[in-house]
Amino acid sequence: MRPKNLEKEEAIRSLALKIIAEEGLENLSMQKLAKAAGISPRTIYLKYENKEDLLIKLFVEEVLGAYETAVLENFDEQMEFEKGMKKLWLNTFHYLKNNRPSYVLMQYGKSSPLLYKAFQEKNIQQGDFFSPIHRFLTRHIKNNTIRNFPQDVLRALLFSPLFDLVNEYFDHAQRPVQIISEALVLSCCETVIKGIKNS
Amino acid sequence: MRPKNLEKEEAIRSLALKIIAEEGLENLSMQKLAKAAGISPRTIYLKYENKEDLLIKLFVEEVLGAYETAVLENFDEQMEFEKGMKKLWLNTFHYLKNNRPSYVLMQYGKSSPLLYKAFQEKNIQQGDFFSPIHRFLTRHIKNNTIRNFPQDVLRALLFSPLFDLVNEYFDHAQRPVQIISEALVLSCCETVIKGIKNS
DNA sequence: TTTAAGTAAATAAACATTTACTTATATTTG
DNA sequence: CAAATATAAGTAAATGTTTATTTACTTAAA
Repeated sequence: MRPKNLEKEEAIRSLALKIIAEEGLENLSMQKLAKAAGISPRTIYLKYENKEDLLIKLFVEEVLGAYETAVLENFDEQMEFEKGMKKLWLNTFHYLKNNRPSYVLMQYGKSSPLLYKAFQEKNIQQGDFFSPIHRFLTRHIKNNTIRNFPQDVLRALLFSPLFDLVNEYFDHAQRPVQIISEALVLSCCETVIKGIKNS
Repeated sequence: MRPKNLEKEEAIRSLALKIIAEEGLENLSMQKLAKAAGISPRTIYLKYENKEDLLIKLFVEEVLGAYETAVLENFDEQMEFEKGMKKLWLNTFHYLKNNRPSYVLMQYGKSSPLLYKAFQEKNIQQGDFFSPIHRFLTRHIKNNTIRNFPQDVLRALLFSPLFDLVNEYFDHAQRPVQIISEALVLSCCETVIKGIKNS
């Protein structure tokens, strides 16, 4: 039996993300992807049932999965609040700034009904997506370290500015001066922490 | 000369937004849109040069324009910081929660290269998009009311949580209980204000 | 009567997916 | 141990559909 060429599978994934990042989700076609990867369209269908299946697997496994791993690296839910937050912020910042295609597809996940649905289903199936963060926040609410808000609200308050900063980072990457530095990110993180902390 | 039917133009705009919100930008086609509006595809081309032109005008004029108007209603850049922020937050919240299709297309504006480019070009052409907010923030930095960050960074810190809250609002609209109330939004706004204020 | 607004149907290109075939190699067989 | 075989991996080209856009015509009212 002829063995499968793993490089081709990798090419499919990475080029699909590249096309989406450069030309948009609405401009990704199976034939364009096959051509970019130097393979026959049929080869994509050996691994993926159809286009929808490809997009969802790309989003859930390649993007969300890798993102979760990167964000939680060296994070411990028992950490002190400020230390934990800074770890999460820096992990997210470093991962996303080095993986723009993943960032772009994550952004599409907030717009595209197909991807949005896939994200919610993953959450329901596997319990909470970022459960260590969930427990970290729950503990600090109980400890009275931070204000008491529902989890989803807390995430909006604590992490959404970071995503906008990553976006600014990419914007400035095409300009003469990059203003979004690690120091600035940490400074913003401190601002967010100051807002949510009790006392 | 036969007069143009304004209802048809309105139908094109509102149905395009509706299709995008329900099925995604990637599933909007000119023929589908024409069918939904009960008109010939040609009629769309009387008003718009091509699909790209339609999407950009929809985004810039219909969505961003109306959004800017709604957000700045009864806002005065001379307002005290807390009062101004709360006004901006409530205006945004009320407008978006009643205009989900606009919210969805705005989200697409953060992913789709086509729309993203259109947004940046509008900003460059017309100077700053939300200039009263720009001046409001600049003044409060000078007054030492708030921490000194670049404008784009400041916007990430001050307004991005609100967009996530609107998203949560729509999520909860399909569930038994709506947890995102005006009171909660104001409470989140206060949290953000507390973080950014000096002292 | 003029003319832009509008239509139905056509066009050509691009699309997702399939058909019919070829290739490479792990395993079996002589 | 080498030739034969089986078989999934892979290809090129075709399928039928949908796409954006246009052509050729009709309609309404100033």
